[in-house]
Amino acid sequence: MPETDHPYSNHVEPARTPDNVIKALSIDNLIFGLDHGQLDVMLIKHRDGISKGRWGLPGGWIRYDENLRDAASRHLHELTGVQNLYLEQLKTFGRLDRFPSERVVTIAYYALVSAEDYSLVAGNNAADASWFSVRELPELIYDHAEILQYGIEFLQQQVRRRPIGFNLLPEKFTLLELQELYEGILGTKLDKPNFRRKIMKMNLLASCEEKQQGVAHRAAKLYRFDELAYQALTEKGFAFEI
Amino acid sequence: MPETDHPYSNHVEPARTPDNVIKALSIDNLIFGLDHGQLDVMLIKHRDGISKGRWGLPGGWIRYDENLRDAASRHLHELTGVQNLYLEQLKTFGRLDRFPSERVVTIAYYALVSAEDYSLVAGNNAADASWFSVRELPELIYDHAEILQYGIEFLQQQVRRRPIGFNLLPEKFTLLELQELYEGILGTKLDKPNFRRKIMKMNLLASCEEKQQGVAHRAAKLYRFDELAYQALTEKGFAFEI
DNA sequence: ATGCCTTATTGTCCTTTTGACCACAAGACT
DNA sequence: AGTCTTGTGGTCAAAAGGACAATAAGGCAT
Repeated sequence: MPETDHPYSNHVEPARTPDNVIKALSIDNLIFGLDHGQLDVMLIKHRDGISKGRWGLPGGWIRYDENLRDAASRHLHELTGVQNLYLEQLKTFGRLDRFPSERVVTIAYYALVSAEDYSLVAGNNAADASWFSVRELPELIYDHAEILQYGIEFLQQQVRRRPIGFNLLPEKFTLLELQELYEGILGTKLDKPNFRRKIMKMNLLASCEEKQQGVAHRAAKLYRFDELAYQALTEKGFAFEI
Repeated sequence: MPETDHPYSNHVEPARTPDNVIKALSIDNLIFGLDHGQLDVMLIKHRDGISKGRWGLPGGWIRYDENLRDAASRHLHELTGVQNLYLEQLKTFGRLDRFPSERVVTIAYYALVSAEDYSLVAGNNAADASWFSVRELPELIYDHAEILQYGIEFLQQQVRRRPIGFNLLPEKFTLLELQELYEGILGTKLDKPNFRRKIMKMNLLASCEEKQQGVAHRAAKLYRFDELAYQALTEKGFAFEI
C-alpha cells in the first residue's frame, strides 16, 4: 500500500513495515460464576506448549474476518459450550513483556454465569477446565492474574450499577436468593428488609404469583426480572444502584 | 513457530497463518477540552490519502515495541504538543467493516485538557487541527463518530465518579469555576450552594488562603485539589460522586 | 392440635442526604 | 451612600438509608 494512499498517512511516524507490525491479537475471557454464594472464575489447564500444566484464562486468537465479540463468543462456546451470554469487553492488555517470545495484545471480555449450570469439560486441547474460587487461585500464566484482578474489581463496580447479576439466577427466584447473589459478588452482608425495599422500589421485578415449594419454613414469593421495565427505565436515564 | 510450542496451542482453532492474522493495530485519541463551559473535542483534517480533506480523531499505528499507552501518548504529543496527561484507555473497536481495504482494530484512549491552554497547530501531515464543540461536529471518517459518541457518554459517567475534571482548571480555582466545569461536561445546571457543600464535604480541596484578584465583585476564595487527601480517601474505598 | 423453629415480610424510628430557595456578606463601581 | 454582582452560610421539607423490632407463614416434632 503506497504511503500516500493510506488513511493514516497524515501522521508523523515511520512507515508500517512488516517488521514493525503486531501480528498477534488474542482474546481472553473472564467467565465468572456464582456457586453457593461464592464468586468463581473459570480456568483451563494447558496441555501442550510452553505453558504445559499451568492454568490460565480461556482464550485464543482473533481471526482476520471475525468481529471481536464474535471471537470471544466463539472461544467461550468452544471451551465451555456456553452461548448467548452477557458478554462485554473489559479492557485491552498489551504490555510489551506480557507474553514471551512475541508481542501479543489481548482483548479481555467477561461474562457472568451460574456456576452450577455448567459442569465443565476440558476442550480439545486443554488438559483440564475447572471453576476456581477467586479467593483460592492457582498461579496463572502470563499477566492473567493481573487481568483477573482488574476484572474482579470491575465486576464489583458494574454489578452495583447494572442489573447483570440477574443472569446468575434461575428465571424464578426469591428475594433472598437475589440478595445472597449480591452478597457473594460484593463480599459483604446486606440487611434483608432494606435490600428488599431497595430492589422493589426499582420496579424491576415482576411477581410470579407463586411460592417456593418444599422448604421447611415459610415459603417466599417468586419473582422474575422484568426485561421490559428495565429497558423502559434505562431510556429514561434510570440509575440502578445497590 | 511450531504449533506445539505455542502457548495457545491448546485451543481448538485453525493455525495462525499469515493470511489469518490482523496486522493493523491503531490508536485513536479522544482529546476533550473544556472551553468557556463548552465541551470540545480535538479533530484533525487529513491532508493526503483516501480521507483527504475529511476530519477524524488524531491517532496512528502502534509500533511493535511500544506499550499501548505510550503509543497513545506519543501520538497525542506529536499532534498537539501535550504531555503528561490523564490518559486512559476507553475501549477497543474492531468491527469488520469499520475500515476500508483492510482489517484494522483500534484502541481508543481519552484525555481531558483545558482547551484554552492549547492552541492547536496542525502536525506534519495534517491539513488542519482544531477544537470542535461536541454539539457541532463535522462528518467524521470511518467509525469515529461512533467512537466519539461512546467516549462522550463514558466521560459523563466517569466525571461523576472520579475527580478527573480538576485537570481542566488552573492550579488555583474558585468553586464557581469548578461548578461551571461540571455544568459544561454534564450539560446541566447545578445549584450553587448545594454544589459547594457537596464538594467541601469530600475534603478534597485545600484552601489557598488567597482570593481572586481584579474581579468587579466580591472576590472568591481560591482552592487547589489536594492530591494526597484524594489518595488517602481512595484507599479507604471512598466514592466520589456528583 | 400445640408449641417450636425458621424464614418471609412489614413496620417503625432515626439519621443522613438531597434539593430548593432565602438571606446576608463582601467588594467594586456609580 | 446606593446598587450591582457574586460569594457564602442558613433553613426546611422531602427523600433515602440504615438499624432493628414485630408480625406472618409454614413445616415439624410432640
